[in-house]
Amino acid sequence: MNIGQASKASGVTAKMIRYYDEIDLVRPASRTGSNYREYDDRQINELRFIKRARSLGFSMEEITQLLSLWRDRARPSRDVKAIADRHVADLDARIAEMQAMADTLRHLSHCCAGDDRPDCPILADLTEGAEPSEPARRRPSFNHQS
Amino acid sequence: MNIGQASKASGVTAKMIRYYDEIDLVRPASRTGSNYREYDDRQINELRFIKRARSLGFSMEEITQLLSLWRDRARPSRDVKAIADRHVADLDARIAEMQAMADTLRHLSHCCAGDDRPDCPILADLTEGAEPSEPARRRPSFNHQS
DNA sequence: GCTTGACCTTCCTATCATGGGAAACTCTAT
DNA sequence: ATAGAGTTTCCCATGATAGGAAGGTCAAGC
Repeated sequence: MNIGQASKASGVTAKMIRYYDEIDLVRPASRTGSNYREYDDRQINELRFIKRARSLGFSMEEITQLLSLWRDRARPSRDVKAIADRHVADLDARIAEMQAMADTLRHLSHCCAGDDRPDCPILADLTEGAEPSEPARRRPSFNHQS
Repeated sequence: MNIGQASKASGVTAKMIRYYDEIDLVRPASRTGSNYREYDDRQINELRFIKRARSLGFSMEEITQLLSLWRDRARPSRDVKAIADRHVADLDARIAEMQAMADTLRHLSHCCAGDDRPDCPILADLTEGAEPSEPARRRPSFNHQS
């Protein structure tokens, strides 16, 4: 199998397969006489493994460790679980952070009329005590920004 | 105010202030005779605005638009709200994605004994039909991976 | 004045995973 | 033999941030 066929079989783009090769995530592909990479079923399985792991949000670093454990038939499942649990904790932390952002914005947006008028609690929140560049406030509004 | 004082006053690192300058997110800082950037209160406010917006997860692109609206006293709040709502939708989508990952992994981890034994539903899921590189299965396990 | 240390300037590098593209080579089918 | 598709390596870009080097500037103390 050349790289195009490996790509189709694994769902990983040829570009990414070369990258994984370059960073030694997968064992270096053997080469034909004309320097084409060749792949066998084992490597296709590794690529599929990587793809699935990526889709679960694991970093390359974590996948390196997971692949190493995967290849080791004597691994303690404890080690795999530890990596997974750490990743879940990481995901949860990031989710909580984004959730807080979304909640804040939802609230602000809810308070915003969303019409032609300029008053906007969203901008007011972003300002938080600071006034925009042009502090003049007594003249009627004109658009002075292209 | 020079860049160090602006950094302290705004909470944005000097490195980032220069970057925002470079990509024209903020108006170019005026310079002293010796080419030092100088900042006034207006610009400090802009930097604070940017910092707050970043902390709510807005991209530089979105912040460019928000800053433009902020500077425009005649903006329709509708426009601000549209940006915020789009961002909330984006956050929600990413949250859902990460939540799905976390849920899947939590389930797999829950099913994993996490002991000395090699059997592991997490790796089994990642494998999903594919077998690891060494398919031999009849010999006792030895650690053949450094 | 001169030195020292803290600050500033620009420029280059790196991150992480991915994609785009160019130039040159190889294969396959006509 | 030639065309078209596939492959190779190499370089560049992303987004937001940080680190560092080399050199200019300022303020304080002598």
